[in-house]
Amino acid sequence: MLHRWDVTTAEARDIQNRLAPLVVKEGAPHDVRFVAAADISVRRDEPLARGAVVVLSYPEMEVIEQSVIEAEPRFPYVPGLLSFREAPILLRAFEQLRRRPDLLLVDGQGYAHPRRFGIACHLGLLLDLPAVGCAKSRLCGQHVHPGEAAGSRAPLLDGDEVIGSVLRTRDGTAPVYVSVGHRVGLEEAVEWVLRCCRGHRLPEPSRAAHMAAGGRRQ
DNA sequence: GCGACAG
DNA sequence: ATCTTGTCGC
Repeated sequence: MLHRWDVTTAEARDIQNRLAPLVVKEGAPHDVRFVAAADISVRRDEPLARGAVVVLSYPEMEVIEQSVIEAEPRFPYVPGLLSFREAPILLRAFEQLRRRPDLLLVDGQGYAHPRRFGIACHLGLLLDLPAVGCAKSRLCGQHVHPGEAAGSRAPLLDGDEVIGSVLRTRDGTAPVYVSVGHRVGLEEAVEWVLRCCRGHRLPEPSRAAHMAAGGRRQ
């Protein structure tokens, strides 16, 4: 392990600043046969959260394997520090996985983060897997509205820097926020999200992980 | 000081 | 994230 998880919010930010330079912001996963997604659900009045990692075949997009685990969150939800709440649980779910995926989709930001180290970067780096961040809403950055047609996109900007892509994955629905996680370039990340969306707003692996974690429909 | 703020 | 009913549209 590169660092501890029982840290203060100040220590968590230090860790993010230290690890951010290690993220590989380019690359194209090749010979992709298995795409995984990870998600967590915490229900009100329940002490345990449920984390799930689901592996789907590509391009069939059929569930091949899933790992579900229950654990008590040890860190509060703090914007910008999501991985310190969710990653320890998701990493345990990954340990139970038989098959190592070729690509990981994460429900949250990657590079599109105040310190350029969202949960997709964190998981991708610790697991040394190609990873993509695909969030349902914005954490930071500015953008114009992407075109209305599926496939339309607008750059997510922090000043002059492009930190992600605001991507319309389906006509008539809100766009998703795609950013680099690890070892996958932004354009490739957008392409993989589109390839995994089968008529829904979110990629199939993300939907499967959300369901496996016990989350409600979108 | 004020507003914003992944899940 | 979660809580919650009905409702609109393919």
